Amino acid sequence: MPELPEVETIARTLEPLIRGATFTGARVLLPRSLSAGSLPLEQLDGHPVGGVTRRGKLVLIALAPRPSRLTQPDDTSPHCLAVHLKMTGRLFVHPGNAVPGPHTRVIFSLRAADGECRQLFFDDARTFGFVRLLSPASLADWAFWRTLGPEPLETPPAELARRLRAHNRAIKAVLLDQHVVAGVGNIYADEALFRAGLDPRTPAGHIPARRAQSLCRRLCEVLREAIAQCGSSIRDYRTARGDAGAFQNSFRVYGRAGEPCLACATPLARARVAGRATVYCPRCQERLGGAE
DNA sequence: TCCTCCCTGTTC
DNA sequence: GAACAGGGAGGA
Repeated sequence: MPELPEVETIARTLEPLIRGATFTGARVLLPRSLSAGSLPLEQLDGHPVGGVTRRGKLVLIALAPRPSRLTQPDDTSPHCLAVHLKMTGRLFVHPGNAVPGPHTRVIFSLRAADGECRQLFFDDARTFGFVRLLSPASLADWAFWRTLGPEPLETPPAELARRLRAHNRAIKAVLLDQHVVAGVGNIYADEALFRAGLDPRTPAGHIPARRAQSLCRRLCEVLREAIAQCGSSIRDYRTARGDAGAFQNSFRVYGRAGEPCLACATPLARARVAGRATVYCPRCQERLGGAE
């Protein structure tokens, strides 16, 4: 369940392992793991890795131009490789002779700057994730990309709050909506709402502007703390180095239904909001507006 | 605006 | 052997 802090950690740990290496091939072991809108992966060949970044929950492997081509890259040339890990996706760098595991879906071959051959494995047990090779043109055509909301850590709280309050759905549903704000998933939505003292079912439009801004600050606070701890490892998530994150030890509500609230000792309640398991403190988290 | 589906490993 | 985990697409 990589969310923003986990994907950020994966990008940061993956980059030094593959930056400067050149793609020499790709093998798709499970066809549905390659997005339907992807350029053919053969077009990767010869492109060096320029860097690894993140946008929302997407890992973006930037491609540098092929060094020895006379033709200039244009709008339809491969530009970046996007990877959505969804629930159980992982990216690991292995030696050139490593054999795929039972959940390996796509294998990228790379030649490192030192001449060594490496393989980048995209593993994904539940096969929800995907890889997608994009040109500047196909990136601009990708509806998901075009409509992705702003990065919470790079957006002023007042602007984020304005976006949240423009909807009347439950605030948790709005936080999870990637069109409103990018990168927030079930864990950090619950944690931010607890810190802000807001009931997850509160209609977003009923939250006063100041409280909505406070929520956005709490959200950024919990995201930064989680990044500092290399994310949260619940089940499958690992950094690109194979290490677990540590922020799962700092959860105040997520996964703690029935346990005492850390602030008031009231047993934490469980609900289903926006189709997602939701944990909250019925005493500390205030429900504003709307019917009971 | 909400629900269902996709998918499979893990837990009860 | 059923329930559960959940991001995003698509449909009611």
